[in-house]
Order: sequence, then C-alpha cells, then structure tokens
Amino acid sequence: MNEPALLSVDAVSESNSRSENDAIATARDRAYDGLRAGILSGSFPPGEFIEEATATKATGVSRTPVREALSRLAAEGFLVLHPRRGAMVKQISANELFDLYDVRLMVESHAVRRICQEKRPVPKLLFDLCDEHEEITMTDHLAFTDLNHRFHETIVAAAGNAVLCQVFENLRANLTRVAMLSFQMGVRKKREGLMHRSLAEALASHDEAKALEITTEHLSRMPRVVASLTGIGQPK
Amino acid sequence: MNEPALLSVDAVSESNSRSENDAIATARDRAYDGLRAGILSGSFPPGEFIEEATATKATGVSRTPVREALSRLAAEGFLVLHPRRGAMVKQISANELFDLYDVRLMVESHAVRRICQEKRPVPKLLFDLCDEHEEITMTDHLAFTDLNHRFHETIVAAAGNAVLCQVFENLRANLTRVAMLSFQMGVRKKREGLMHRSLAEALASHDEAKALEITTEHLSRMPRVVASLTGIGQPK
DNA sequence: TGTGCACTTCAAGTATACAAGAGGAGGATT
DNA sequence: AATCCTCCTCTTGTATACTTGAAGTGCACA
Repeated sequence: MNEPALLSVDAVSESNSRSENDAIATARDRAYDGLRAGILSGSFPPGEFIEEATATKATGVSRTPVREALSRLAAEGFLVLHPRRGAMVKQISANELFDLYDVRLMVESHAVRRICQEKRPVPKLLFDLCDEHEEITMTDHLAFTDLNHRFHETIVAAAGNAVLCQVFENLRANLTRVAMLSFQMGVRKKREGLMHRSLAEALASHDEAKALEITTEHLSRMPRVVASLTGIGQPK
Repeated sequence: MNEPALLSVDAVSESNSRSENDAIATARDRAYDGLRAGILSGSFPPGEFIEEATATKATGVSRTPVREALSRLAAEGFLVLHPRRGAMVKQISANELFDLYDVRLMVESHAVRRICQEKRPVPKLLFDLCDEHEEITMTDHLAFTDLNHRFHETIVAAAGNAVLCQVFENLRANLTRVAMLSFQMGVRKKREGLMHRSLAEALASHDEAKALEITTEHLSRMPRVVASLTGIGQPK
C-alpha cells in the first residue's frame, strides 16, 4: 500500500511535532498533515465521518499511523471520536463560534496590553504585511486569509509568550475552518486593511487604549459576519 | 498480555474523549488515563523518556493503543515526541512557567470580567468550596490542590464560555505537574482561603474592580513562589 | 593510544492479522 | 403489512510481527 497521497498539503498544513531537521517526515506526520489540510480546506466537511480506510487511501499510509494522527487531531479539537463508530469532523455550533471569537478577542487584547505596557518592540514585519495587503487582489481569498492570519499571529508573537502563541494557533486553526466556508469575505478586505495599519501604528507607539479599541472593534464584529455568511445560526 | 495495570488512576485522571455512556473504557482510554495520571503525579518526572515497553507494562495494554495515547498526550503538551527516540515528558522551563501563569491570569481575569459585566449568577458551589477549605487539614496537600483547582474551575465555568474552560483545563493540567512537585505550599493555605472567600463575595456582588484586583494579586505572586519552591530558575 | 568504522542490539515506526461490536438487510411471525 | 429477531457484513479496536533507523561497543588501523 504505497499509492500517492490524494490530498495535497498546501499552505494550510503544518506539523509542529515534526523535529526541526529532517526533510522526510514520518508516516504519522504525513497522515496528520494530510488529514488536517483536508479538514481545514473543507474536503472533509464538518459532521462527516472520516473512515480509516478513506484516510488510509487519502494519505497513503496504513491504519496505524493514521489512527495516531486521528488521535492527535481529536486532541486538538478538529475531530470527535465516537468509540466503535469512527472519527467525526467536529461541528461548530453558533455558540461555539461566538465562544471562539470571545477567546480570540481575549488573547489578542492580552497581547496588545503586554506589548504596550512592556514597551515591546513591534517587528517591522507587521508593516510589511500591511503593504502586502494593499497589493493582493480583491478576489484572492486564500491569499487574504493567509495574510490576515500572519498579521494577527505576528502581534500575538510580539507579546513574547510562547504559551499564548500556542493557544492562539489552535484557536485560529479552528476558526479557519469556518472562515474557509464563507468565501465572500472579500467585501470587507479594504476596510480590514485600513484597520490593520491603524493597529500596527498604535502598537508601534505603544498607545494601549487606541490599540485595544481597534482590536475590540475589529474582532467584535467578526463573529456576526461569519455566522450570517455561513448561516451557522444566531448567538445564544 | 493482560496483567493488571501498575499505575493507579486517581482523582487526577480524566478522559474527555470517552463517550458519555459506556462504563468500560477502550484500551486507548485506559492507556491515556494511566499515563496522564503518571505524568501529573510525577511517577514519570519531567525530562524522562517513556519507553513504549514501559508504558505497555504500566497500563496493561499493547503498543498500538499506547502509541495513540502518547500521540494525544503530545498534542496536549504533556509530552514531546522525538522521532525514533521516544516520548519525553515535557520539561517546564522558568520562562514557560511564567508564561503559563500569565495566560492563566489572562483567562481568569477574562472570566471575572464576563461574570461581572454580564451580571452572571455565581453558583452557590463557590461558597461551599470556601467552607470546605476551612475544614481541610493543613497537611493534606492533595485535598488542597484539588479544592483549589475546583474553586478556580468553577469561576471560569461561570463565565459560560466552553472554549475558555477547555483552555483553562489544559493550562491547569500543565501547572498541576509543577505544583505537585512543590509539596510545601501548605505555608500559605490559610491566606489562600481568605482570598478565595473575598473573591467569591466580590464576584457575587459583581464588583469587577475588586474581583479583578484580588485575582491579579492572587495569581501574580504564584509563579515566583512556585519557581522558588521547585528551584526551577528565575524569570527571563 | 587514539580515532574511526562496522557490527550488533534494541527501540521506534509501520503494516497486517485477528477480534469484536454496531448497523443493516432479510426473513419469519403475528 | 408491520414489527421484531437473527444473521451477515463492515468498520473499528487490539495485538503482534516485521522493518528500519539510531546508538553504543568493540575491533582494527593509523
């Protein structure tokens, strides 16, 4: 059983358990990357059961490493394991969507406070990302999503708390799945870009109040937009 | 291979992937519970490699479910997997300890804000736990740790955000390992009890400023105490 | 005597064989 | 005709056999 993998592993993938050096990943990591990419991209839509045979064919590795990958994905909240039934791609309810965004707001606000209070330097990268934002086309949703992700990730990273980064990363991965489903977010790309630049400038000058206000404004409206676009339902 | 498990699974264990109903767990869950308990209790100290053969003997299940449990534990941050080397119990550095407490402060502060701002009811359980606190003996470290845990968990839960609870739970599990190593925390049990009651009262009256102050005071001094007791090093 | 290479040994990685539960289809009985 | 029981099949759960890579040891050569 060594046919080529069916799922492409693109920008959306990442295996942080893989050790730094090696170019060749273990079968478990390949399975993890492939399945994770499939879940994030929507190839495996929420609510669907991933049969081990399917995962085996899709990733080109045998059941043992596939099952280890499934265990990991379940631990990270992408899957729900039903004993003797299989692994279901986790559904995100309206409540959970709002909870996710609430936690995200908490994380980013905390990062902003730490950066401003401790007068931490803001990496030049943040402004580069703003520039890049103005150059991408309005229709390139994938590029926009990726850019957006890197922008917010940079801010959280600038707070200098590794644990915070990890929490954020997992959060974002779960939100990506939802965002991916709503491909019409292009309508607000321009406004987002402006907000990003204002935020970057507020952070650079360590203006906590302003940075916090922008962050809150920026993130508070997101859940409603996403919920309406995906038809996921109304909040509690 | 069906000898009895060597590791007892006590109050410290929990398998949230196990489905609600079933009394009998799968071998994977038993392996997970056993290994997790072993890590949290210190039977597998930080830095130690857990060989699969060891884990197999300790939990009484074969390698396959053990490896799935290891994958899950690694995803949850308890282990670091070194390809072809094995699973090492994660070391907690001084920096990470402070990061963990910083994130914990963020989470609990957020919960406090949500409770006060949204005028959420504070469960009676919180006060019951305070009463219970006054009854336990000064030397029962395990009971104290458990009580402390339930108190803070109750607060976070009262914020009504499931995602927040999950983040907190994982955080606390990682901190438990450190706290367990420092068995001398008895010195401050009385003061902790007083703080808990003040906090519970502030929350019940939705006095955000006071509740936040107590939380911050309470959690800010912890990392230094733990660091000094465990000799884990000084902050960055 | 020191260094380097090869061999041995052992543990992790992977595949597969076997066991067992769950669900569905089909037949029989009411 | 409808319902219930039984059997079959399919998928997951578990164990084990096999493969591969890594590390340590010992011998040979410089």
